Amino acid sequence: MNRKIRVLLVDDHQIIRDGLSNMMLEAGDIEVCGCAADAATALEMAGKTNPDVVITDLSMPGRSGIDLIRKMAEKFPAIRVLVLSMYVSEDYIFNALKAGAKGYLPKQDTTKTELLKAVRTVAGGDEYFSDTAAQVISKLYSHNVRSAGNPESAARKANLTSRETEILRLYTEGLSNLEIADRLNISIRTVETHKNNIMQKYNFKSTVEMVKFAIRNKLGEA
Amino acid sequence: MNRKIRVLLVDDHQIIRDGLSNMMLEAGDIEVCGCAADAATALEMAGKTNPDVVITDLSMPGRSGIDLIRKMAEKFPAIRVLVLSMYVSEDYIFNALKAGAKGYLPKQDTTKTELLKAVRTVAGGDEYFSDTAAQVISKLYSHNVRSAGNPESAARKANLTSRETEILRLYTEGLSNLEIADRLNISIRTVETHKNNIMQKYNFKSTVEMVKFAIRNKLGEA
DNA sequence: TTAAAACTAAGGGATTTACGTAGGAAGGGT
DNA sequence: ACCCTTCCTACGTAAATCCCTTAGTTTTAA
Repeated sequence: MNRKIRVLLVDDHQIIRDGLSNMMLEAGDIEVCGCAADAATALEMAGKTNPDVVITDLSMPGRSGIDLIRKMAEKFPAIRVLVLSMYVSEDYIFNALKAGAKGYLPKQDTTKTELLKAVRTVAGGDEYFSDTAAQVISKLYSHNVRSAGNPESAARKANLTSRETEILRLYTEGLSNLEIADRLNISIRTVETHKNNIMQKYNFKSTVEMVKFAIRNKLGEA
Repeated sequence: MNRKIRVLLVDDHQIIRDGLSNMMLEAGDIEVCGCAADAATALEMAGKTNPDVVITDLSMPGRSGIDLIRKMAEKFPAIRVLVLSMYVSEDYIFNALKAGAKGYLPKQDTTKTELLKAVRTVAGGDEYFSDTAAQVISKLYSHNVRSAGNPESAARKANLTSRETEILRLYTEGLSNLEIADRLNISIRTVETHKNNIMQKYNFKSTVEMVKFAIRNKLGEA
């Protein structure tokens, strides 16, 4: 009944893309909306194909996968990035997390079942980490390495100006453009402009998407 | 900086309304948008004055306070009801909770400080219960008395038809009227009408409010 | 001090929503 | 059979928002 989960696959090996693609198709509730072999293509595809989840490797030609995650989180905050990597070192996991990844799976020991479960989990808005990744993360937590603020919210809030943030919050209260304008004693045109800028910065496709983002990032009331 | 919390006071004793009103005014961040001495007036005022929180007694002339809570939750799900009652029996607390109350304070031993804290808490979307009320509630929980479904969601979902629920879910996905119409192969006019009906049933004042409601009630994604 | 970023505002047509009204089908009850 | 209610469907007009562009003013950072 529900809409299928749209997945964008990013990996520089064709055979892996095909293998993953196949798995997704078999799952039934998942749909592969695109594949990319490098970060630039991935970002382009993300804008065009509107995926729910991006599954990406970290080692790719050109810019690093971490960079891709960061850009993805900035430009398309509604998309959840799931890392499927051969690396299991603290460094990679930590950086992926900091860049905004919503899940981390090592290629070494991730089963098809687990991958599908992870896709569904992150698509549902939660995070998913393999046992090994989770261990690393908890170690990082206990060492307070992430103390300098939540990586995700930092990455996601960074681009908004204070005025934009304020206006976004008013949208989450359910106010109309005119009501916001009156509240702030500015022209409705200005409000529209600010909103437009917010929508563009994050590639939101609708007001609802924008509001959901704000709520997730605690900018407004739940 | 933030907008004041709007409170509607419901109690059949003038002196109590005045006393409470005074307390709210002193608080600075709270605003009394209206008072009512009975359930009917309270409901009318709720529709007109758009409060964030309703503070109500349970014993009132005419219909019971429990009934008021239920109606309030149905017609204005965005409004949080805080019960301030002389009763501390299981029965009253349980029924108030089942009807959709977001907080419960006994008149006997609630201080001004605690009342203000409770108002701010429920206004912020959380629940607030006095220690005595909380004890009763936990007892009820442990006895599994509330096992027959979450009272709030039951009360709040009841009025929507299946078609309306379906459409509401699509709104939470960020789809426009036209997109929903295409998805369901019906006219955009029909979608608009359904949405209108949803908005009227719950007295939503904006699409955003509707979507937030749906998310809170797990009708759509977070 | 100069360039960049942020805030403000507007034009103006295209698109989307809001809102009151209304017909037809299905189901229940008498 | 008949009425009554609920639900799903749909339209017309008025209002609001979207979208893309341009641009003046202020604030901030280099």
